[in-house]
Amino acid sequence: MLAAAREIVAEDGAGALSMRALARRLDVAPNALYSHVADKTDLLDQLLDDLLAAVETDGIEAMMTSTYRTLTAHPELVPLFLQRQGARGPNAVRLGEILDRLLGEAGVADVPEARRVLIVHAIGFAAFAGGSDEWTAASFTRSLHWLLKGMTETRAS
Amino acid sequence: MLAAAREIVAEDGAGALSMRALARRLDVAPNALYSHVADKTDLLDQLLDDLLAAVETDGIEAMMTSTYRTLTAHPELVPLFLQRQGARGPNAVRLGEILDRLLGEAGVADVPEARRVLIVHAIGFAAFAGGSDEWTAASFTRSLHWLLKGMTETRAS
DNA sequence: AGCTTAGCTGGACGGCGTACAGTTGTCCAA
DNA sequence: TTGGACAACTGTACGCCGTCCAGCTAAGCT
Repeated sequence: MLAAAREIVAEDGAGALSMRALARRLDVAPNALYSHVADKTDLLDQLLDDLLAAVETDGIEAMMTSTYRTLTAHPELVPLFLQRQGARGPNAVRLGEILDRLLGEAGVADVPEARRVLIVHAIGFAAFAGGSDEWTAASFTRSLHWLLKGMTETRAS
Repeated sequence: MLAAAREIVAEDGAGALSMRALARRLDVAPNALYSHVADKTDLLDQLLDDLLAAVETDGIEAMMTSTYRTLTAHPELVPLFLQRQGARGPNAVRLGEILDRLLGEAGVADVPEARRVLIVHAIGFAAFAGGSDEWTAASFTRSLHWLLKGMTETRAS
């Protein structure tokens, strides 16, 4: 079911992912989906959290870059991310915890703030990347460095 | 008409802004709206660009902070902003030009990149602010400083 | 007086998410 | 072996949505 949903999104964009379209692809009545999913929101949540399973976690910069790349690899899903203000599933939680630990080890002063800044930055950039523009990756990396530098420099203050 | 649309958004959220709801409030048949607006998208564009008229333009930091505040003052509209990847109307264009000039005067190396970074930052933060959380404003200001510092420091490279 | 045009109406089309009630098939406990 | 629980599904329906078409009316210009 998630696989079919991903196919729809990949082929026709996130806007084409409706319960009815999904049911059509599965050769099933639309309401049959509600035996497997509470809501459309529920479906989207599963879809989004699933994506995050692939994010690498070896270091802060690697983690954020990997998040950014993962999101831009599935541009059609990014609007959903924004709509739901980031994912909330188990993978998202796990990544959050890892990031917190890494930030703490780096001596960042305000860890929750730093986490939120980095997440906003990654998702925001992924959202504006849209197409396959080259400039975005470079801008993302450069501004990520600015942020990281800033948040580690103020560790003493 | 824009006023009525704003009322709906203010009272019941952006999700409640439908052509039909708008028509209902104006005591008019739904299709009558299409004499004044090409699309729902068109309506949203006008709505968004309108918001930007109030943004202050005296300095980069003031500009971005004002943008952030303007957006968070109308949290229900921010999702629309994200959906449409920023506004595209005359006000948005004007602000873009002003920001470019300010960035150039500040000696920033890559002006278009800096502009995009700042816009992503402001809209992204506004999107995640959501409610009236206190932390967000502080985080926004702090990370804005990090970005500004980074982009002006590399003006020589 | 006639023509154009702006602004509207009634009605319709195809789509959406989802609720309710009922059917089927599978599997386990008695 | 039978009975009942339960998961998965269907048919049908409700109330929304954006938008198109054709037609009406009133105001204004020539």
